Amino acid sequence: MQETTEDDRLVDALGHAAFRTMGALTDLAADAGLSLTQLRVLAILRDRRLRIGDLAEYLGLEKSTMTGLVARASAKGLLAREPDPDDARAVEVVLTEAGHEVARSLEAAMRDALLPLTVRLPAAKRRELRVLLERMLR
Amino acid sequence: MQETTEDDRLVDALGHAAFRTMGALTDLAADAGLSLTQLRVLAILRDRRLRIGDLAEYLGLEKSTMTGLVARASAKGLLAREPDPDDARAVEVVLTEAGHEVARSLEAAMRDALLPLTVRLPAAKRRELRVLLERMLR
DNA sequence: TATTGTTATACTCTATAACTATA
DNA sequence: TATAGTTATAGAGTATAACAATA
Repeated sequence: MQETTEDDRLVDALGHAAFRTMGALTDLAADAGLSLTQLRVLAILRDRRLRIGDLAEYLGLEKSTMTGLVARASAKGLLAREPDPDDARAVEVVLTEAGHEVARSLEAAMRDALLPLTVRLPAAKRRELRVLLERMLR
Repeated sequence: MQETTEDDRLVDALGHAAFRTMGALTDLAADAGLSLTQLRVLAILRDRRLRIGDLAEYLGLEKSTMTGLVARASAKGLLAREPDPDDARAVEVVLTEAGHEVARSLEAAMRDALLPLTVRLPAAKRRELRVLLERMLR
């Protein structure tokens, strides 16, 4: 019989926080008619243009998966495929103006969805949490 | 033009931590031939038996989705469907012995996968993080 | 030859709607 | 009538393998 260690509790808390956060993000994306992955794609492309392969690597997905994701988001008018002038094999993906608008509203929706998860923490504790998470992620 | 507020940074950190955590959990589940949802099902059933509908509600899924998830996990021998003696319409889902074994090894794998995410924090800070997360989740 | 991306295929996850059996 | 669960159907996300075009 094992006792519950500090590490177990940390892992448990990390997992639960992640599921709760992802749940909120999934709902918010669904409200916009998007999947969590499409949400990530829009967020990533807000400040850069990436090739299909780089996008796939960034998300930890196969290139063939990326082809489909980009096709569906393109069909919705959220992003566009542009030829890479330096490499005729490559395709660069960029947000359209509509994509930027959706990304902006999604950012606001994320705030509205995630901030309530922290209501049990007073402002000072929220700040401590933010500092710890940033340090962990750095 | 907006400035980045404390709230924005907190939301950003929460989101990034969640994606990184879920990424690790997804990989770990995939190594065991399972999806993230199947991982959750096993974790939930470790200490209880639930009806299809209750499982679905717990996970935020439709009952029809649950039917398929349970069918596939049953086919793998990880869980079993049992008739509810008090209600002939209902089905209770329980882990098999094999399911318990997989759940145990998954718990260990979660520790091994998530703890490294916190390496940038010294022990005292990890503890602070755990306390803050538990309070947030309570 | 190696790389970039697509296509074909198959499976899982998910929801909606219609249905069966039981309460 | 209402509830528990299943089935049928459809679409998205995902991977693997084979492929075409370009480097």
